[in-house]
Amino acid sequence: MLNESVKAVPRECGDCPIRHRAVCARCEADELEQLDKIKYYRSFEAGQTVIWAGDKMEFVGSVVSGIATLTQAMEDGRTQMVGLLLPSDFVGRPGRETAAYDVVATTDMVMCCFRRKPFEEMMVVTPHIAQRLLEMTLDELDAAREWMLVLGRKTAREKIASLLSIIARRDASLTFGKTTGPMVFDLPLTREAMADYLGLTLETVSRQISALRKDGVIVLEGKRHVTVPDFNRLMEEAGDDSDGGLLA
Amino acid sequence: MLNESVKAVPRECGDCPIRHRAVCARCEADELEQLDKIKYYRSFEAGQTVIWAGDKMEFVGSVVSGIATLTQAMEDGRTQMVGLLLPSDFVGRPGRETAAYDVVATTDMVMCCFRRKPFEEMMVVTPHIAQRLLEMTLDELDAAREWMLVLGRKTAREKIASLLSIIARRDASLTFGKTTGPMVFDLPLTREAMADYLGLTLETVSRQISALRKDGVIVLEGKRHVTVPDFNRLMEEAGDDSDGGLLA
DNA sequence: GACGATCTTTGACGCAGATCAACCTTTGCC
DNA sequence: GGCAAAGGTTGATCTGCGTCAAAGATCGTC
Repeated sequence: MLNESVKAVPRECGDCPIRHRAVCARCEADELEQLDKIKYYRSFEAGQTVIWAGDKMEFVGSVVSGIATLTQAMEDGRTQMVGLLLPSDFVGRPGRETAAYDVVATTDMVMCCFRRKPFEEMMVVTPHIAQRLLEMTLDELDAAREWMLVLGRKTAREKIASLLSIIARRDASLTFGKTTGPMVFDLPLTREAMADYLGLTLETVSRQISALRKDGVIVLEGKRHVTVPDFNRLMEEAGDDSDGGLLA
Repeated sequence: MLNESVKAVPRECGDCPIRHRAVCARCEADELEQLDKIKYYRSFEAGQTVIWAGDKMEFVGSVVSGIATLTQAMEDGRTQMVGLLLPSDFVGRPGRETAAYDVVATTDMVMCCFRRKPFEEMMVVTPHIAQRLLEMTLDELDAAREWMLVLGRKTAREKIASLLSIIARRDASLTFGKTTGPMVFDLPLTREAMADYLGLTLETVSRQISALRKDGVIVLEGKRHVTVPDFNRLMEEAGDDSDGGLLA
């Protein structure tokens, strides 16, 4: 494992790519300055566990770059992903001592961390942080509820199409503009991680991706690079006719 | 349909059964007074729809008594419950114009409503409300994530056992104390509503309840009245060994 | 360039839960 | 008391997805 401190990426909040979307989005200059005093960056390699469920949480923070997953496990090994953390998403719950879920970096990842106690104290006196966190939490709750429909009622094919449309939509919102024409993106998850997200087995994921490819809904180059020629077609396959879900 | 105004139940906040658990839990006397000015009570009959998904939301509010469900539907009629609202739970999302889900009263229900705009204005200047709402939203998010594991990875039998243990636990927290001995409660949901909650068909729900009864995990009197002789046994059946989930 | 590790695809088969259908119980209404 | 509506149970059958198994693709390492 590489030395973390070598890979750490300190920077100014002014340059921060998530400055206007993360938990600090509404902070004024003086508030940022305060936050700056309790913040530090940490880097994680792909596959590395950030926190184990049940561990004491020393910090909370934001994903700056890369992707992490929130996962819940049963004693017999069955696992269900319960969150997909993208840049600007918040990790940890203020007021909670121990982590409720495993957090794992699925790509190389950088986090902007705050020591938990000082952060909690700051939240009390800085309404801008609490306001933004409320907004973000409400968005996550909507996403979770959208996901409950996928898990509870959709077929394997619809589940895959739903996941692809979510990833496609997110990529489009970053590479912004371009509402017409084919969408192109890379899958940030392995087949197994997709299966954990969708409540399927990895074999079923593989089969349904092959089926969508055969039917021309998607075009694959290699195993990860996806082109969606007709987004509306993908939405139909997902069972979301003509108006999309809310997932982050 | 009965006249709503007849069934409305105006009362003082001081007498309110959810005073210390709802969104107003942390409010001081003067803040309550302000809330009082924008609040009104509404009653709903069992089966009545409170809001349709897509409708403009004129109010937000708290469930005072009774039970409501949050439901999402696909065009072809498949439905998934995404929330079960119990007394003190909050309905509506500040900052959102239109409802995202159908809200239906499953029992007779009383709500303490606030007109949306004034409530949003008040949230900005009353941190106690926003703080409490954040806490409640984080709890709901945990519950939703617990539910994602149930929907994605549990068998039909485990799903039923999970739902029963959640209801049993909740009832125990109201009828408080009594951690030993058999637990007794009434199911607040029809078989169909349970199916919508669990991502099953109503036939499967019926069969699995019968199976749990035959195996002595539960005792049924009539169709709704349940006795759980051994809660640990129920937990095992739910796949949650010896330490429970977080669902509200 | 052989080797193992990891990820992925594909096939054969079986089963949990969906579907279709019949019937029972309870409740309310005329 | 008869009848319809709503909720619930149970049986027979079908099927989508899981399970088990084998093998291909890609990569880094010695």
